[in-house]
Amino acid sequence: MASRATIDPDKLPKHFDSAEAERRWDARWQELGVYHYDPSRAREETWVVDTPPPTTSGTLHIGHVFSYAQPDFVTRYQRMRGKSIYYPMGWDDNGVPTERRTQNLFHVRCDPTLPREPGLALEPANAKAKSSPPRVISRPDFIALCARVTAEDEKAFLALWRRVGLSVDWRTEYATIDANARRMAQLSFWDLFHKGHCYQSDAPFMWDVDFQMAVAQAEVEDRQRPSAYHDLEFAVESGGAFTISTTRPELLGACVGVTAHPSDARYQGLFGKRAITPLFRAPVPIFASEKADPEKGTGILMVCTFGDQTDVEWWRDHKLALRQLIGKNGRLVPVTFGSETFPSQDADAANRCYAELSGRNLKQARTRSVDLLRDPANSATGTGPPLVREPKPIEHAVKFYEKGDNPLEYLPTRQWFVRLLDKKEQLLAKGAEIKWHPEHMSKRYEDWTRNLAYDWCVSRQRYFGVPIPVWYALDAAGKPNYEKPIVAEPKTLPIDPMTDAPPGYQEAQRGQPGGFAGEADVFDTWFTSSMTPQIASRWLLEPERHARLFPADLRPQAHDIIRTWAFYTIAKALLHEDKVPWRQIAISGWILDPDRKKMSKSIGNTVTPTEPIDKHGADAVRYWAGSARLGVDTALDENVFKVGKRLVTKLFNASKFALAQSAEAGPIASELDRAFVGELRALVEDATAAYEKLDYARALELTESFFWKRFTDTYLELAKARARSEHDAAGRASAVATLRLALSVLVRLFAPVLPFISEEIWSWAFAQETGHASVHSAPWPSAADFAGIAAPADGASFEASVACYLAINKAKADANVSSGRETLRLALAAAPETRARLAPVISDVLAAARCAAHEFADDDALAPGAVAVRDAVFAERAAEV
RNA sequence: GGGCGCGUAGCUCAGUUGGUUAGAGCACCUGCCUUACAAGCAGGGGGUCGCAGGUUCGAGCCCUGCCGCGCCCACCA
Repeated sequence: MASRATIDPDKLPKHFDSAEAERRWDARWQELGVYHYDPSRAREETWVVDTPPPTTSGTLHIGHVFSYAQPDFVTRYQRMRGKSIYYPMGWDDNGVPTERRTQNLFHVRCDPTLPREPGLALEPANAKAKSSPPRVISRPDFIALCARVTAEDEKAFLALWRRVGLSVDWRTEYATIDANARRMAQLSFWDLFHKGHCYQSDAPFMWDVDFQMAVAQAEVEDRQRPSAYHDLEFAVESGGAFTISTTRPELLGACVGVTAHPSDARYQGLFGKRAITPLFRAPVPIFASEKADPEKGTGILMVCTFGDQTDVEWWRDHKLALRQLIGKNGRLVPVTFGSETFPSQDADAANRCYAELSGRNLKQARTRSVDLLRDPANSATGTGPPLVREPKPIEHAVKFYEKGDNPLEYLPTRQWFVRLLDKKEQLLAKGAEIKWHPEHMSKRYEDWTRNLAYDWCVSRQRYFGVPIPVWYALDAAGKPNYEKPIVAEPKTLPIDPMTDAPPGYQEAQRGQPGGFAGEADVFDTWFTSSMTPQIASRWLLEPERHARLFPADLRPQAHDIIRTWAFYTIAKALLHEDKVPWRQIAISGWILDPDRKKMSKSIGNTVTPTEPIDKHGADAVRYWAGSARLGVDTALDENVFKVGKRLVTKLFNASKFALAQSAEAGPIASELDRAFVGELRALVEDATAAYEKLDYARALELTESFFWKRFTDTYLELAKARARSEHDAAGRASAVATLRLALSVLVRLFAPVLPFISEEIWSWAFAQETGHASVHSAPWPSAADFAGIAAPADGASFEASVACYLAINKAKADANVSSGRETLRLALAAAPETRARLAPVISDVLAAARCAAHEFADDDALAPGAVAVRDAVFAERAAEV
């Protein structure tokens, strides 16, 4: 594109005020609609980003800018490539973190049995208020409060995203709790239910006693915890005794069996007999099981309902009794020994013991149990204390809910599940269809999928979430029929079964015999988040739109949520439509503090994003994000911000200078210019290839390096004099045209990473000239920019002129003379080929070196391309202006 | 215990299918106000590429083993 416009540098600001430019351009972009999605374009011309909805209740830190800027780079590139961009932003506000934050902020608790209090107006609680018991409020009031809290959090995120220039189409903003997201999650359930992928189960499952809810495998983590082996003596009903080893003596009352390995010689005689437990004198079957490890403990152990996952399996496989001792709140429930459920051969003794434990939490119950076990009176054998030796401390792994403070327990509760275990192969196949960046991250997905041990538990006993859209008919006795749930129909969604009545029922029948009951549980937050591509495409609601936006092109996300967000999203797309949700997934690395520790709120090493942005500018912070490769954890280094800021300043200055050359531009005809353009063309090809591979970091590095080394440090210096020449009109026109072209190309190459300074420069001349009001909707540089420019006579002539120019500069440095000093006498030497190569460009080199006269000798001994300065005399002082 | 990744200059990191003498920025040293930019420019010093073997004409890169760091997963009697 031939450039005509020039600028008056005196009319431009002396310095680039990044904060001012950030405000101005953000407003302008919104006004122009630069980032608006164009729904009229075909799927192939559209680039769809499945943006991660940030957890609004989390702490904002600099890592957010890092991971959200990276997809913005490739998306800006795609936009400049002419794609219609669908780049939404959602807020992940439903779920446990928001509830917890709301509870803390307002010092409230939710009691779903309470009625709504009209006109309830709460204020954030101060420290004094927090010393008194929390205010208990109704479910609708609690939900309203959660919504209020997240609305505030969303504002902070929105402001940050706008400040750092994410090229999001803000008309697409959504929240995972809003009506459309609720509708989509409930539609998802409806579809899965009718396809037979959903089921209810009241089998024992992982339960958090503090949150009092079930959790899925993906939310479970192991933590090393101190514990102890307690060796307890059990009696054998027909006579004799043996010792089991347990870490959970508090569950003795829940013991329903005893087992050892079938080949364990020590216990051969016991199988088929009954054991009598200490404390409670309960008779329990002794059976053989391959799952018992002869090496562990004493090789024989008690099975409780439920101490761990293996207990669940023994209980199920051997049809053992259910003696549920742990309540949903993690305290031992009241039970009576000597009953059918809790048999005992000495009910009075058993109940005396249990009175000491009932109502206590598990930790207290353990301590108390050990006390009781030290008492010989509680022995099942009558031969001394049941605890045969002091507990032996150990460290072992215990399962925790990732947000929980107490170990998970296994409780039989009714939960909704999505069947996944039978679909591992399909899940793996879908994962393999997706292009992972970096590639090795796909391993995380494969390993997780292969090792999946449970179906997906999707019900949560929470309030601020998407309700499970089902009701249960109540029989004449008021008992719910879980076998035949009433699932809400698509056209009615979203609904809340706790406030809406099912079809064919009146609200007055809620809870009445012969009436109905609403499902009180809400979905796991991932049940909604796993639908982000469909929320965007409005799956089932707008089929045409869905066809244009699904599957998405890019899913950006962090690696810690591959097993949750990525996994569930792939699972949903598989179950709903047998498709992949996106073609590519880009995994960002983590930001580590300078000591290489992960930034986290609990460690207290987070850095707020506003400070670096205020100090260095949004472009500089983006530059830092653009310097890091996908998937690579990066230590926060303030120096990189500074380097980014320096680049922005240099771009500002160099652009002012290049555009201030007021001479008329003409055909690019000079050898130096053509050779330089040849290099520029190669840069465009390389940077484009890098962006195609999502390698924005490579593209940035190439562009930046070219900009400094080939443009400002050399080409600009070499062409400067000619651009202002009074004798060589053609050469002048060629130089001016080349400067403009280079600037136009470089600014566009930088635009994805440095949107503000690029736009600023673009606005000076190119916007008007090209008719593209924003650089961000201007075409990405391509062969079209170089059409009509002849190739140089010698592709290496630019390189040769740089070598010659630098050799002269070195001579000046050796002489402690400024580069700007005039060169009075100069004797150069080079191999004959090099000399010949320099002939068409030497005048530019000499002009840059401020040299009027020179000698040039052949020297075969010099390496090809090398130029030696044999003699040089420089002016005593700088020339008068 | 299984898996993945990393280990290159004082620091942060590149190093593209194995190919001259291993790079950048920062930091450091020297010089320079030079008609875009001192928030700048020119020049310079600095590396046993974690260790040990192997393959190859040739290894930072490929193979084997080991050491260290990080992450993911598993491990509840």
